Amino acid sequence: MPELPEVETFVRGLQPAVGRTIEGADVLDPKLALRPSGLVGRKIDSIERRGKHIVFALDDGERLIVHLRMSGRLRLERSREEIPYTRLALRLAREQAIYFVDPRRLGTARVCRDELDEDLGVEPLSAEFTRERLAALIAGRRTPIKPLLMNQRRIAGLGNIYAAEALWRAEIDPRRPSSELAEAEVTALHRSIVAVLTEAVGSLGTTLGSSVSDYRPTAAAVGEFRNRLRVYGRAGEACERCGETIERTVQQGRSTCFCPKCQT
DNA sequence: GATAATGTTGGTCG
DNA sequence: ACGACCAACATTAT
Repeated sequence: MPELPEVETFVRGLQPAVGRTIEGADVLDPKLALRPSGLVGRKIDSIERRGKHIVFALDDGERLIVHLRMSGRLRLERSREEIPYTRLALRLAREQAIYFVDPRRLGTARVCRDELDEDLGVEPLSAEFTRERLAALIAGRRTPIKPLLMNQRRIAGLGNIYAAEALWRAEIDPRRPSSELAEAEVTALHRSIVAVLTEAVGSLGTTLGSSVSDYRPTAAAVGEFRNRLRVYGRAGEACERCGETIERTVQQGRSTCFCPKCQT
């Protein structure tokens, strides 16, 4: 469910919990293999995003690292008796709690001391993500460009939605072998990635549905980027740039939507 | 019932 | 080492 903009939105929503102490921890899903004793009594020193990971730095030097995978949500809310599909609740004072809600239960949460997310690639919204950096990641690789963009060891945070949207903006066919992109295309792709992620963060991410398993930045609001999707989920509709019908194909087991006329 | 879903990992086979 | 392809994980929605 969440890619970089959605995770970033969750992290921003959690900031009021920084500096506060975890007074109780309910590990409701044994699959998480978390011990409440490692969490209770700890003060939260910071909550940050790295790629699609959410990192809570605790005051004893440990870190709680959460990954939401497909259907996870992580929000600071008023304590309630029951939120469906809650796998973990971190209770704070003032009747607030951080809820990890995850219907499909594919998400992960672990406590560890090391800072290694070391397999993660460059942050696409950092100053390090330059056009040249992208060119270096692409150089010499014949793998299709869209799966390359989704590889977290190269760029950390792009997923199926925003990879497809960036390629539409850059007018590049997602099936193109990466190393065949021209200089100007790499430049356009770099700009498109930064633009689409920046806009999506500003829109609080993308909410696709209204069921319990759908992303919402807060209990009340929805992510508004859905209105700006140009290809994702639009197979069969007209391309807003050229009018051609958007097509859907499958790459590495994931659906890819693209315009066969203006993405070349 | 079949299919697909915002993600990742681990395996196989070339 | 690289890349392509699958299965698996688990559950909901259409």
